[in-house]
Amino acid sequence: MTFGKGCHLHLIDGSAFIFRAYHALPPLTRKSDGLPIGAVSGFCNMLFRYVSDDHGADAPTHVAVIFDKGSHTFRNDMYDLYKANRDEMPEDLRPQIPLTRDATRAFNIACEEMEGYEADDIIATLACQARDLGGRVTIVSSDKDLMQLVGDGVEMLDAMKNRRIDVEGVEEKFGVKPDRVVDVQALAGDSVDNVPGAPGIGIKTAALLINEFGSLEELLDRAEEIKQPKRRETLIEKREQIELSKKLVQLDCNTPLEFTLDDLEIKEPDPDTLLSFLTEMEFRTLTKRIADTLHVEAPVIPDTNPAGANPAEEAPDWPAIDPSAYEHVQTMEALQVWIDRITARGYVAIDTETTSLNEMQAALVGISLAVTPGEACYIPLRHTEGGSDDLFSSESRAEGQLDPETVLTALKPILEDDAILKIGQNMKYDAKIFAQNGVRIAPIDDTMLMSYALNSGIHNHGMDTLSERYLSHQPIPIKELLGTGKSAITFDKVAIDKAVGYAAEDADITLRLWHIFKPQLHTARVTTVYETLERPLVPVLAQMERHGIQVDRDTLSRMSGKFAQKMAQLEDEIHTLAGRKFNVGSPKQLGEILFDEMSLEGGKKGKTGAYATGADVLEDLATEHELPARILDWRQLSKLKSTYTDALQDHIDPDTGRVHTSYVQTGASTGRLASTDPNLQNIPVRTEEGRRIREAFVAPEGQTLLSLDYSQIELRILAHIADIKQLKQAFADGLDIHAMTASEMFDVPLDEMTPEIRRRAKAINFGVIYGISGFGLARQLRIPRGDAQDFINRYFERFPGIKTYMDDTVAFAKEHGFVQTLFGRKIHTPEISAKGPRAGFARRAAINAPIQGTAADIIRRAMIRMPAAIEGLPCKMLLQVHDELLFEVESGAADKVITAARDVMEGAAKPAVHLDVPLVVDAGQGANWAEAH
DNA sequence: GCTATCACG
DNA sequence: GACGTACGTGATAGCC
Repeated sequence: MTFGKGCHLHLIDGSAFIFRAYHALPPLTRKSDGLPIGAVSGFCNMLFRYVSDDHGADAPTHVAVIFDKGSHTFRNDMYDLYKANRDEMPEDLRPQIPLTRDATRAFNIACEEMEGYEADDIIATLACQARDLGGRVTIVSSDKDLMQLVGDGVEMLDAMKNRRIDVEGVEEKFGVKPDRVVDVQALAGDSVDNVPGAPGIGIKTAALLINEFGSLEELLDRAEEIKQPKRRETLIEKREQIELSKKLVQLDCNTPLEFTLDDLEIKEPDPDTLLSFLTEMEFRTLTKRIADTLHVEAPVIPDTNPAGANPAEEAPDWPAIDPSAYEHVQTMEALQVWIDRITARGYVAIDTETTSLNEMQAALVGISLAVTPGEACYIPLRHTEGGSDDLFSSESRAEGQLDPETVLTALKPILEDDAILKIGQNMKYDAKIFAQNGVRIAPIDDTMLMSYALNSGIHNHGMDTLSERYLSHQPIPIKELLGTGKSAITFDKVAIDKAVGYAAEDADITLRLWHIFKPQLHTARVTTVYETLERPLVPVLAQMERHGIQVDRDTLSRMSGKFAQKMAQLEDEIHTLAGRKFNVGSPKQLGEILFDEMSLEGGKKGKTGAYATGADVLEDLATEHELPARILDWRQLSKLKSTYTDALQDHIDPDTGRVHTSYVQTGASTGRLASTDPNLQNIPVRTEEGRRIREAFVAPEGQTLLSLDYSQIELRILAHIADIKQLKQAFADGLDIHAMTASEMFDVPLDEMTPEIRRRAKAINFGVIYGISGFGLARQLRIPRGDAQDFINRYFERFPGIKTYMDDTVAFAKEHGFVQTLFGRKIHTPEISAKGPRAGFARRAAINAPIQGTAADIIRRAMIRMPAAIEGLPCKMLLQVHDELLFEVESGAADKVITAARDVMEGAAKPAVHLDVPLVVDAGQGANWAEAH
């Protein structure tokens, strides 16, 4: 087939694949001889995924992987500093480079490189040729240097985000059409490639200039016309450097290639060649997977090092995951066989299927079990059939099911047996379902929590993520069974034969993950974190969620009514002020009114091209005009109504009359909990109007709500970790910490302290916890940036331990790839050595994580100990809000509970950690949350 | 499904 | 006048 119209060439940027694979994976080595092969393994996985992906209308007819060769190219002859600031290639990556070529050839994909040219030039040449012949081109890369090629049938594909980049995408990035991208790059330069560009000009400014003058050449010729003196001088003086920069970024479409497009036609891989390469690399999982895909038998890879288990090694030698191999249990005899196997084994992976994600509403539909990888079963209990779409047709119980009560009675002894470990993924869910069926499941292990203890900050911990990452297997998507949107069905309507494969697969996957994670907990030294901070929290949270909190619907409904009235009034005022009607809730329309129609100052467009109309912007405008102030009022009411007084009513459970939130234990990388459906950790409190929403959270008749919260816990932890003498003393003396800071910084005696000075010190105290910057503090305090920087400098002078802590923490993160809390929780910081603005984010997150995380660990310890501490008292723990615990108690016992709970909370760090500062807990009580807080 | 906005600690 | 910037979350509305 000759390349031409109708053909579609895919060009894969090989180096990008390699580096992504290298950084995404732990340093795997080949078992037999220790050869580093992590990057090759990742590369093969990515390549395999890419070729087996259904690209739909963008499917390739021709494909090639393009690599860089050598480090000296014709660009170095023009400019010897080109790419001079690149880091050396990591030691363990270098030997893997030739193997990635072998891998590409093993997949029977064309693999091209050329001495003296960069991969980008080969890509450019091929793209030009293909385009000139009327074909389409997809460049698989997100490298901005390649964006100049886009257009005329050439597009890019960011394989990571699975996003295609077309002409518009390029314009978004560079502010100009692709054919002017090199002009912009020539001006802006590139610190990564060490392209000098024009000093002081970045992409934004460059795009502005190029769009004004049409081209770089025109701009340089007419540089005298530029108004800004500095910019004008730069362009005149640095002309040569800019022209050189353009040559450096301009890709060469005339690379002398020794092959033609026709050589790149897609070919099927030869199973023998491919499998022998994979076998040689000892990729057990991938070999099996690819053998399956090619419908040939997988070669056996000898286990050459059975004793010295390599924890980072790939999945062990298990049978492939095969949903059709699982057992459908439909007799008591068959169930008994499973019960016997479980009892003999001492552990079982378990998963429940239900009618709803909301555990309070969910009915148990079936149970799956696994004891050995590859062997799992599903016990359907409440599947229905018939029914269809007709409202009146009757649904009946499906065939092939055991009686739910009988099965639960048979399984209960196992589920509650202290000697049998129950393994699940997100066991809190299953524990709640079983609790509803009168079963108290224990003891447990939870693969989601293991993953969280091991890898917080690296990836999320859902089953799909874990399965793909650690088993290279994509589980059956639930939507294949249930459908999506309005037509989605519940699990009880799924045909049993389909349900078996899906449900048992989950148990199988969970069991495999458990086998992988269990030894890793020890080698990563997070067993204690998992066993003392994660696992024991599961039953505590399950209890709190099941109990819920009473919310008064009438109170909310009355508030909604009032808010609606006020909003209508405000809307009229706003329309009058604006001179026309518009949707007040649309930031886009509002921006146009404020900045285009009314021509107010300070309109700034964001990356989407819309004006920013956030509260900070509107507050600044409010001094000039009344409209922004009314908008702010309206927004506040709208938020309160839609998110709280309206939505909360929908969350009141019809059976219990209470609101049952769900805590996500693995939601926040720092160890904090997250609360969803509804989020009860962001109920308003800062404004008077908002705070009244808390009046709807009430105690039942004869009971009282108690709120206990840690006072300044993060600052106390900072004082301890950074070892700040003055702060520790102030906490020991029970002083006003912000006033103390202010006094120390601004040399004002405590008795002469003004609220303004104290306010500034408070902002700095919080800023420090967040990894302060002059810019951030300036914005917070609305003071000039220089002044803010002066404050910070003075703070560091007075409390030198803070600076040391920050520097040490960042250095630790750079060395180890994670930071730690006082209790050993690891928070990984994969971006810490990134380039550009991301580095700043990662740096601040690394500084904040040990502080926020230690506070999170402390309140978790308190929560875990709380049930025993309040046992026998007529009281329930209801909610956690990061540094606050909310209880419901029979009114007479309130003081007793406060004493008991406060003891637990104030002593929660001990005995594992002895803090140099006291932990202090404030308590309040009342008929509702507003009063208690 | 993404973005802007805003609620909390 | 290079860039973008305080940390961690979740829910809602508008808009494509």
